[in-house]
Amino acid sequence: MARGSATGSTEGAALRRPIESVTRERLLQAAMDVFAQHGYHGTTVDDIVAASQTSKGAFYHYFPSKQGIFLNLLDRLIEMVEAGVEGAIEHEEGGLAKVEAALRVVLEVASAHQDLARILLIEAAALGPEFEQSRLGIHRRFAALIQRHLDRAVADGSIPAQDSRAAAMAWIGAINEVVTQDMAAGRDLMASLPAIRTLLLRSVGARVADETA
Amino acid sequence: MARGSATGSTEGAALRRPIESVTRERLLQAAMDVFAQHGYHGTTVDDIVAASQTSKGAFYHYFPSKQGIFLNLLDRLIEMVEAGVEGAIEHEEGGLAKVEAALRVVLEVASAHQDLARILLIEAAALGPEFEQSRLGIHRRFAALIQRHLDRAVADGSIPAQDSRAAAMAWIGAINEVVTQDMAAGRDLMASLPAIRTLLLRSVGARVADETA
DNA sequence: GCGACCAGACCGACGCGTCGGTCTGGTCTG
DNA sequence: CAGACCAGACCGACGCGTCGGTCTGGTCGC
Repeated sequence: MARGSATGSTEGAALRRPIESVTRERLLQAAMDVFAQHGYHGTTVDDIVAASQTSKGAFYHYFPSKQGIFLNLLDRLIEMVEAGVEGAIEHEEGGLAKVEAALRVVLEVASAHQDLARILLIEAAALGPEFEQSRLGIHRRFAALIQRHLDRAVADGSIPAQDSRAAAMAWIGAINEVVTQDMAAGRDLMASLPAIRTLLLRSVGARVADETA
Repeated sequence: MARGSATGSTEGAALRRPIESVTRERLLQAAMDVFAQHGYHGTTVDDIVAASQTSKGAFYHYFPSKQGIFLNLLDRLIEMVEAGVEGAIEHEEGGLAKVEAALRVVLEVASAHQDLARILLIEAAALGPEFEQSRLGIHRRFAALIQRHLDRAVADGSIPAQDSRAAAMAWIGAINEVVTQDMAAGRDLMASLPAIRTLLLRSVGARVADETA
């Protein structure tokens, strides 16, 4: 059944990273689906195996454990989002514009891939204290990204000097919450964009035109 | 062993609600400790039983299931926090002042009872999709509280008209994140108060004096 | 002696990870 | 080029610990 054999295949994947193995890819994809649908604890390895049309053996051939494939998935998602954000940001001029672009991209990505967003935002938090560190790490990673650009905005005078670390944290939290609630309520994420845009920008002291009545 | 017997005892509890049974109370307390420490999925009924110095029989006499005691715990915590907030709020004059008071109280409570905060903010999210509703419900409940006062602030002209629903959501998210991260980093929660205070108030268009350099 | 209350042995399902085994495709040799 | 040989991807039944929940047998107050 067309099994990929070599690890060092020549064909490129959708996003840079070469496909190491079709089976491995199938497992990852299935895991993503199932985790998104049933949550970490609600998902069994057998579920993933079934959804991937592979086998238990294949699973443990490629991944050390259920936890292992999950962390793997997390990393992959983070990288994708970060790459998307960085890419969208570099075309913008000025700290504030970059920050705005990042905000828009994050919302767009979350909106387009709700299952991914669910994993990153919800399921990653559902791992229990042992893994809490990994979740906090993710948040901090994004916060650092935002903080960097906020600091730049401060430097170029777009916004007043302030505790950008706290601001970045608050932003992450706010975005997280809005996305989560909107998703749960079946609302269109992009519809919330103007509101949070205003909210967030104002929070750091940027001058914004009111868009809300 | 000094067992409380009657369900309708006359003695008052710490906070209004009468203690229905000492054993029941012990179980609840133990559950709180253990859940806070190990998370929902990381906690076994036997853990709770052991920590409570009671027995499996007692546990299932008072609670229908592990899930049952957890939900019970959640309700109790929410009510406590809400009561605290409402109490602190009623003494304040003006929408904005009330909102500020609420913010301070939430931070204080979270700071003083980190274990509780952990359960409300983190563990409640760690239940998986089935319980997601309950978590969202909690957040919405608090959001509604905030929104109410924001609307009042709008009415009395302290802040401009805006999408207060979105604002309330964003606030919850921001607070949640700051508390979570601070707790994880071992930072003093109250130290973050000025920063988020400024951030949040500014976000809704309130005029604030800069406290940060 | 009845019923509320509790102790703790026990049950059974469930799910992770293992392990012996198969199958495919490549390589080496005569 | 046929056939022996091999690497390692892949399969799936099963072992075995874990854990929520049950059940029987008290004990104590009324």
